[in-house]
Amino acid sequence: MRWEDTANQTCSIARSMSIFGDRWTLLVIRQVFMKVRRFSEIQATLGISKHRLSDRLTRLVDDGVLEKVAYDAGKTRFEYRLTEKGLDLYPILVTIAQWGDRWMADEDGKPFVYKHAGCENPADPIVCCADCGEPINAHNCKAEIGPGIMAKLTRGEFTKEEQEQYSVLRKS
Amino acid sequence: MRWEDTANQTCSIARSMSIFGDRWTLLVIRQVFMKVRRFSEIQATLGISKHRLSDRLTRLVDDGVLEKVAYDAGKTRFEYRLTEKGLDLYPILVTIAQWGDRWMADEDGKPFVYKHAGCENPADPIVCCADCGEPINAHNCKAEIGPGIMAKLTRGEFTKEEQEQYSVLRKS
DNA sequence: ATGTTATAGTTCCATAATGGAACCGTCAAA
DNA sequence: TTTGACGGTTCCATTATGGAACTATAACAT
Repeated sequence: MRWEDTANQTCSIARSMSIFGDRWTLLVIRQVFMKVRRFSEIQATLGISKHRLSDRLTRLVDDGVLEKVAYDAGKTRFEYRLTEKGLDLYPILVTIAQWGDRWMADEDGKPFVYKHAGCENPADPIVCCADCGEPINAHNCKAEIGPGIMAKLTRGEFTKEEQEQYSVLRKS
Repeated sequence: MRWEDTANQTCSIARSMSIFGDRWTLLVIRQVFMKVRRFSEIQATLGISKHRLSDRLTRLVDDGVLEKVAYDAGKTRFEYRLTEKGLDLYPILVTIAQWGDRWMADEDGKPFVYKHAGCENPADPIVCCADCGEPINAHNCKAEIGPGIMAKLTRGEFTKEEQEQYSVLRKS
């Protein structure tokens, strides 16, 4: 499968991967969250090549995750700011950081701690059900085929791989 | 910066990216969560090349995310199962799916809905503080330098890029 | 007004990662 | 004993990436 096809998959995870499914994009976004917003700063702090960074920033702007804002009078210098779509990636970053803290850490402890407004203690982020408030994990939660898949199944719009996918799922 | 160096960064997000910072790995893991556990099934449902899949599965086993279990008497056929480390990726997948549902969806609606034990309604996953229960988002939460960074700063163990990184952060 | 530096890139080329087809070895059923 | 399924590996062409060198504009310094 070609890279561009990923964006057209039905699966929301696959679609998301078409945005940040590479080694740099989430790190660039992390930098912008950390207020490292300028090309040269992002480049120096990440060690990404300029070429790659230029390409990634352009894509993120095209995809509506960042916007490019001139910060000088001459309008030749820009910084990148998170759009609403970009800001909404925060829970993903926090959840990944949490997993990394737990499973990839060394003996020095967590590199960052998270503090949020209105709570004394460092935040320990967990994913919960908005409805009942219970924590969600692999043992108590299950994905079920929803309207998005149903509609396309009915209209017969799936690729060979997606047909395989959903026939495998229905067996279980 | 070389790819292998990413795994040795201090940042938990960078370290996590060394595991699943590419276009396929999270999709492979998603399949295993969906009980698509065998080489040929994963390959047929994802459309990844066999070569790539073989490489990704080997890495995930090396990294302790999956384990390879023989399912025939002759021990020549295997399936891949999530370890505890792998199972703990569930909140990440759910959070990414949620973002994709919100920002990458088409008019057919969510491809999957999540149901969890003990709640009638489809789960709408949100990231909350385990301590106070409040939702965590970009507006109410902030990363602060923690013990992991402090220890390495004191010992002077950072690469050029990481020094840049943390000097930029301390300015803000 | 002239040279220097900082920013934000682009161009070019060598190297690394990926996709796709073909091939291989083991086992199980026909 | 042959056939097919499974779980790969090998090989080669294509694509993505890293790194160095170069460019264009504006601000700053002399």
